Amino acid sequence: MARKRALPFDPIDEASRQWGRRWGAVEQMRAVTSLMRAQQIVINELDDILRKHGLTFARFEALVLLTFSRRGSLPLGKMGERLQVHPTSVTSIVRRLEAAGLVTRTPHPDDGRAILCEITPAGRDLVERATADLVAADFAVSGLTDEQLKMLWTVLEPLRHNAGDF
Amino acid sequence: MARKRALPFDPIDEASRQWGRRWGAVEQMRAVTSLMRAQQIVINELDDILRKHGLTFARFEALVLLTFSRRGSLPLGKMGERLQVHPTSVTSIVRRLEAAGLVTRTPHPDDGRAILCEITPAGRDLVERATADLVAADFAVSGLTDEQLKMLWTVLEPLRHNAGDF
DNA sequence: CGAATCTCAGCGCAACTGAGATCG
DNA sequence: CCGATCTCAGTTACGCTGAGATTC
Repeated sequence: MARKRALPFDPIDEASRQWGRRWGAVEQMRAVTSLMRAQQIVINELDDILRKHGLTFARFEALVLLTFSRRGSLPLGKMGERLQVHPTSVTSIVRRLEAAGLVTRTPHPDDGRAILCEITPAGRDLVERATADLVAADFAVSGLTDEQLKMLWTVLEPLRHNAGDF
Repeated sequence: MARKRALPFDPIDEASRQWGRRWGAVEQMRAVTSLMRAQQIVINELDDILRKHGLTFARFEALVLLTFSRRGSLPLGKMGERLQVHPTSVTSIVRRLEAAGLVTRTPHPDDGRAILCEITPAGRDLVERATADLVAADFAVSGLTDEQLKMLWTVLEPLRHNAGDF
């Protein structure tokens, strides 16, 4: 385990001061750097929780997506679209889920090219247990108020929209 | 390059609706998922820009850190603290920077255990050029106003603080 | 035929573990 | 001797490219 040494100051705030002396876009730099660091903190905590269930966040998201689908199954391509991951990454994620008995892979009945990924009862059980843990941990953002959480989503929404997510 | 297919709806907003029917912590889930996705979008754009200079964002950050240091040099351990990366990752990052002629490695004069990493003139040149590109691209967050950028930083600051960063 | 779907091999990068050398 | 600093070997993981098989 990597030791975490707390610094006596905010490294990003300090960097932004130095940055401003030489270059522009200070607010952008500070926001982006703190976005990077915050994501790192959150995903590490989430993965710590999910590791106990043999999952990563990416695999957990895939399972949840299947849980939300009408029939509990989706073609791999659709999963890639929704999760915004590369086709070969979908193959990899689904292969690992299948190896753990959480999903099955069957040929698509109406399209010989496609593969249907279906969540198993064991998969549904695991999602429930893992989700309970995540919810109990407030998704690693227990330090934020509901208002702050809404602000975060509100600010990031146009960013995702501009990137062409939807 | 992975094709980006735009969805006719916001996948995260849609997921949060379904999520609310079964589980709790809806605001947390929505904020965290959008944080993940936003980070992915931003780092991909930054790495696209930096790749033209033979850099990744991690290596760019290391160079900037050296630029901000008094003597243009720091022990590897200090770099790891500031950048919040694992000691072996520092070794890896610095080795790549050294191979590109952007930094040099010399024994620490006062501590035989430590290695000083010093930025070269070529390194300083490259930082200037890469930074100009990043600033010109508004750090991949040109869609956000200064007010939104400040909000983003303000909201994430306590999250980083609680995680023990500083 | 072109386009779509999925898989595989392989590359680059990053994070980490465990071990070890060196030095304070 | 203990602890700090760094390196190396090896593992795991992810995201991508390029190529190919299959099907629409």
